[in-house]
Amino acid sequence: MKTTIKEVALKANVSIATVSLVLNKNTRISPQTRETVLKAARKLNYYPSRSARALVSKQTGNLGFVLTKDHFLRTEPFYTKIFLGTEIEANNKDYYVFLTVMNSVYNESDSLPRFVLEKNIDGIIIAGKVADAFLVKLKKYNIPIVLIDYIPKKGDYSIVIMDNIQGSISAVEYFIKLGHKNIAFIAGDISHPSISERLRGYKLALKRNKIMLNNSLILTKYSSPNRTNGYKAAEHLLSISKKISAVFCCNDAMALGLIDCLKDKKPSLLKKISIIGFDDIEEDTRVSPTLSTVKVNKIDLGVEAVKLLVNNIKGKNITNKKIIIPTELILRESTRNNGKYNLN
Amino acid sequence: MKTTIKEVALKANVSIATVSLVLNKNTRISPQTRETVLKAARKLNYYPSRSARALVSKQTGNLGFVLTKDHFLRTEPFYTKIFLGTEIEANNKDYYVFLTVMNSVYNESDSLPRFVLEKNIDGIIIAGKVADAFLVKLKKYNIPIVLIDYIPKKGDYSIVIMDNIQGSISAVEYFIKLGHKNIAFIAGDISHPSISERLRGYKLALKRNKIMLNNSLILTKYSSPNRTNGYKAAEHLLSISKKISAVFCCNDAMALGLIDCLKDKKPSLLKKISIIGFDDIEEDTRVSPTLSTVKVNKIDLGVEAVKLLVNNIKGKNITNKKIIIPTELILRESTRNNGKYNLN
DNA sequence: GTGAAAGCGCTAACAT
DNA sequence: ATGTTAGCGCTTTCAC
Repeated sequence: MKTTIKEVALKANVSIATVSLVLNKNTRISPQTRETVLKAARKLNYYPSRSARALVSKQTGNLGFVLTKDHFLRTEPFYTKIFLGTEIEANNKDYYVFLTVMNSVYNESDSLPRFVLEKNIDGIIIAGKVADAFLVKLKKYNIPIVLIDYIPKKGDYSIVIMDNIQGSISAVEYFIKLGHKNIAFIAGDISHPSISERLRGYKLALKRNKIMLNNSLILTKYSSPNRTNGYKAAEHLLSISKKISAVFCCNDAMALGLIDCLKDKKPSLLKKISIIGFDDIEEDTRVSPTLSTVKVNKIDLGVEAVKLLVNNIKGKNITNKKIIIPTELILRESTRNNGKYNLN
Repeated sequence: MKTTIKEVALKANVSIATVSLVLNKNTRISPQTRETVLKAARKLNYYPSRSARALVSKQTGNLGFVLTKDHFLRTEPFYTKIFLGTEIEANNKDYYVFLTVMNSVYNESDSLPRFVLEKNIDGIIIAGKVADAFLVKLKKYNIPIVLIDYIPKKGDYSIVIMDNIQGSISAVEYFIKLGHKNIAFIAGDISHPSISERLRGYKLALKRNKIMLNNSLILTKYSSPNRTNGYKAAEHLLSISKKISAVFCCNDAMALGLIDCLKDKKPSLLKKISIIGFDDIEEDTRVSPTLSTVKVNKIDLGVEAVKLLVNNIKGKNITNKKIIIPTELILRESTRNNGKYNLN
């Protein structure tokens, strides 16, 4: 049988109220009794009952974490790392996290996660792009929400995102520093806020450095920013016969596709042009040349989301807040070249 | 405010006891009152409070799912799919699942997952190989445990595993049916039960078909069964100048490494020898030749684990049970060849 | 077949 | 500074 507050009170020779007060860090208890109680609790291996606490406090102590199936099962463990971050911080803050996976497409008539219906959570974290209909439906439940890595077009939310713009600027400005002037940008799904911000960063960096924007060097017609589409984008770049000496890719997957294509079609070019991706995935260091990239600390995204969410739950920050996680430019072999050569 | 049982009772003109009885599917309530109560509950959007129920019933309604960090963050979403299965079945059985990730190395002095210490779960699922010290420590808590994809050397546990032996036999016998006689086996980490069972299946299939075992065709010295070690194993196979016309790999990762190596060293051989892997990972259909493999239904592993665990919790199956999930041989391009050619 | 009431372990208001 | 006590929402025993 589990130890209860009663037994602790008995052992410490105080009332159960005193034990409760001590455990909830109430200051009006004398340091002496505090110690006695704590010692008794430790000795009895006492952990307060979550259910009893929840029942009286109207707080479950649980957080919900929502992910689409696509995102959860992605080969690259991007979202799983974010989840790991939430787990770590939830532990610190004494919360539990329920992870739930929903279908990637959401219809108006689809139900909400069970923990929402049953009100078995105090707040909810949603990572990655989800259907707007889902968010609208969810909002009615008046549960604190924090979004990670996605900014919906409509509605006001607490959000944790990475610094896509600054990350892109640092990549493109590094190219410029190396001497590159003809820098291409390849992307997929430009409707995704993160991707469009990376394009914005690319443009800003060029502008800031007084380099004329050349729209024919910007390829964003691909639906999904994956390796196959990176390959296709590279084929296109090779075909347009422009001077291109560097390519900034909206993510590492596309950059890897680009490298695949050059290996197949013009291996000599790999020593001549420079490439930077975005994300810092494992494959970056296995491919040859190893891929320079803009690194995102995924754990931090999760950690900050929990901090923000718990603040919202506790009512500290009623207004919605946007937290931006900084990125870091990681230089590897794919940026050894200085702009003297180009794709033609 | 959340609807309570009181309000439902009021609306249905019955006592709260009756509502409770109806909700717990007690049969001594008349069908009429049953209907009235259910209708009232539906109308009021009533969901029983988990905390109140847990408090009185001494059951949290939660399950714990433990994974090492290595397993959780693996590029191939093997364990995440298993988790998905547990989520699905937990939903059916009205349980919630806490996913927790622990360090891959476990020291005696390391603590147990918080949900164990706080007794905030009714049962626990552990997927993949974990430290024995961890299991020993956990057993003391007398929580029902189900292991997935791992059989500890010591101790008695409820276990859900895939049919490694039958899967391996079907692969090797398919080779034999094609006309292959010189079939190599490559593996890593033979100390892992799953891997050693696959070796056993390989040996059994040969024996059954009266093919002499040739130990020089069995390569198991590699630590981890990954792509790089598959490449190394292939290099070794190429060097030993034996007649080898088919290779059974302990998993798809090593098989992919084998294909990588052949592509680099002797591309012509890819059309001549046959290869079968194990797992059915996504990359199998992207590589050329597409890889034949023994498919494992990961979702099922999770589903069956929850079924078994819930039975254990409810006290239906006191004895520990071993559930074996069948595998399926998936034939693709890598098994088009008939044993006429070999690595030399 | 249904209801009254005790009590699960805890928090918090109030009393001392 | 510490104790008494009501009550959170539910299940379950016992009465009717």
